[in-house]
Amino acid sequence: MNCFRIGQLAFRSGVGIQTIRYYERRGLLPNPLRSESNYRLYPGNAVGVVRFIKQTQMLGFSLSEIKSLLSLRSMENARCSDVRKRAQAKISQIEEKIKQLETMKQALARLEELCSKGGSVRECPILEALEETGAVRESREEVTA
Amino acid sequence: MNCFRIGQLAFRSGVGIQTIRYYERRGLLPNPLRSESNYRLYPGNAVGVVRFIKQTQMLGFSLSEIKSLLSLRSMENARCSDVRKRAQAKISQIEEKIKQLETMKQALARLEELCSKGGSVRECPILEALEETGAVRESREEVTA
DNA sequence: CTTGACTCGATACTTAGGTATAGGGTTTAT
DNA sequence: ATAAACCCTATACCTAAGTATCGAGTCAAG
Repeated sequence: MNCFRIGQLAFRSGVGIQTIRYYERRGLLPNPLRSESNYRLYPGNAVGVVRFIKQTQMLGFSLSEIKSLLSLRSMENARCSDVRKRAQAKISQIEEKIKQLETMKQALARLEELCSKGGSVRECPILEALEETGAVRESREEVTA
Repeated sequence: MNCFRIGQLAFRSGVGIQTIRYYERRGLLPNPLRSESNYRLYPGNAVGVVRFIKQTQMLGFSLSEIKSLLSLRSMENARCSDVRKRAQAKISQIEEKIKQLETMKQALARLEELCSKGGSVRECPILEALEETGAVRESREEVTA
């Protein structure tokens, strides 16, 4: 059978058993089939889903964001235009993150370069670089004399 | 004076006052100067630091990771080769995140495309795409018959 | 037919990252 | 000179995301 019980699923996806049950309660994993003795039975692809959750979490998304991401999977229930809108929103969110990461990366690269040249660095190149490119953005600026 | 008190710093950087003090306790912000009456006094650039912390957090870094990132700023105390190594490590970490985000983005774009074509999608293009490109990575695979 | 590994639901505990409150001093506008 | 608005430390509380424990049922191997 290509069906896992919860222990196998947890092991294969690198999380704890409790975590799987927790994701189920949170609605990130669908209620699985049950065996006669009420054991959860997962199909093979469940492993991918759990790993996806973990990966996506590392990228700064919360479980509820991930839930909404996962809900884009089956479009059958929703109006298609709605799915598109949500997908687009997620895409720009992701693009924003990428841009910020690129900026940080460049700043670090510059730091490294400066460092290997043995130059004494006056001020922080990381923050400077981020400020230049606007990654460290104004949030509630207020004009002060 | 180009010196803020804690309320101004909090306001300008878009966080609560408690959060500033919390960052200080956690060692993310240096102990600031104090006024006669023991009020914290921050230089203008403190705003950038706090915003940096917030931004970086949104990208999936923990406060301790951010602390170590920030500690790269002043290289005077550390051996330069050490700073370089750590910068490089952070850079590859960031590159990894970027790659995963790119993958997610492409998957979402594909989903959107499929959707606008009105095609009925059998299975989840997000997970599929991620599996193809290895973003959903093996963690503790174990061979099962 | 029992022992060890697995599972169940329910409940409680933990850690990270804040957020709120209490009880007190300070500064400033009126 | 006094009320409003700010700051101090210390402590308690909160949410998200798990993690651990309890008492009980299940199942495969010896």
